[in-house]
Amino acid sequence: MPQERAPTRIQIKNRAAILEAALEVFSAHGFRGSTVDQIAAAAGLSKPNLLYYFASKETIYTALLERLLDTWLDPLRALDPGGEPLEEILAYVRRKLQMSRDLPRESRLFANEIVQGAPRIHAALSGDLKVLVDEKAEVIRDWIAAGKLAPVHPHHLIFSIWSLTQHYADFDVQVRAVLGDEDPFEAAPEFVETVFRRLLQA
Amino acid sequence: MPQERAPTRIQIKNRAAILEAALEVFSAHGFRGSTVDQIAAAAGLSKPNLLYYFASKETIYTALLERLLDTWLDPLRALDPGGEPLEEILAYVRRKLQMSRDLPRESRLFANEIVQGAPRIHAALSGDLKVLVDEKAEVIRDWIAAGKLAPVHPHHLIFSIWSLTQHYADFDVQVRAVLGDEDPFEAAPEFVETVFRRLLQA
DNA sequence: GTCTATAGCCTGATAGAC
DNA sequence: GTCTATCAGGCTATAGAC
Repeated sequence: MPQERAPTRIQIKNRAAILEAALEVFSAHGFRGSTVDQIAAAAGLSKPNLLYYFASKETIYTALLERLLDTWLDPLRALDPGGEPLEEILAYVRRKLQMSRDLPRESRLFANEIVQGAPRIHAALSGDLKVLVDEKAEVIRDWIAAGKLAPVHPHHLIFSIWSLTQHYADFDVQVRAVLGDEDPFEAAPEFVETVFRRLLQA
Repeated sequence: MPQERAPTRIQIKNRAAILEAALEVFSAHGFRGSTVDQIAAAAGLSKPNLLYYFASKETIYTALLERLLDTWLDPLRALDPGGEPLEEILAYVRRKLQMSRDLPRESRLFANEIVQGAPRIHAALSGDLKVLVDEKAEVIRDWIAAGKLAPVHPHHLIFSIWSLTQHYADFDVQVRAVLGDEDPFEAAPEFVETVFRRLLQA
């Protein structure tokens, strides 16, 4: 195990390379479908050398999930109770869609995990995630009560934002297979904005 | 291999039990994450006996996918060009949401497959599926041109119906973790109907 | 048709030289 | 810190008795 105190430049570089490789492999094949060999090859290391940095396949996976969860929830955290309601929601939608376009592997990593029952991240869902969502749902409820947004179920509104935007990352192959040559992200921004504008306009 | 000509009662029963067990296991763990032992146990058969009915793990999986794909697309096929536009779309949405509630394993089976790049079903996506979606998108386009629906991108409208409804099956654990005690399907029907009503009302 | 036993491969992890 | 070699366990699939 590398010393905790003073990570050398090469340690920092290798750990980063391993996590990047792990994201690439785990997001494409899920935990069980990925092999340590694949990750080592993608990181440009031998298998034992990779296991010098992370004790096990499981350790890499959970380190990756933890590291990315914060990034993943930042757009929702940024929802400002003091902002203009409809614009705040639409800005959130735009950030989420942008993440589906720019960070599709991260989206698919969580999708894989959750579709299979979230065995390694369930605590975070009913813990931090629930707290954050409940808090923002309350904000939305207040906006509706103040007549700033059309009435909708706040929690389901948030689910709908997740599903609509992440669909473009998680089901990317299907979307592209159906659209043919057309780039999904050509029409998607205007479409999703229209959905939520028409849904919420007071 | 069982004879193709005259499947006995016991053969029919065992093949059905195997496919039911395979749906249970594959939908929960994906192809790679499932073992033949698990499926055999769930079907109440020994592993070699299971492999007497299906030549390999792969064979079971593809048989299952083929068998379910038709069922899965039926709601879209039922979209009637001669019906009342908004009601046709809303009926489709309702059927899809009902399938997420009643057949969540089927939804997760496809979700697992597609998130991982659809390695075993890609041909069907850019083949039959694309043809069907293109055809129905044309119907929607006509409805919009006739002023019966508010203008939206037809393909993305279909994607949004898929994502919103299937989210409740595919991300079930997350939805329930966030909602706590509240049953997702209590508010979901009215919510999704509201989304598409406000989006499409001319 | 169904079983027990096992072949043979793949994979996660470790030993030990350098 | 990094490698080659290898072990131990789990997995798909088959052999062969009943």
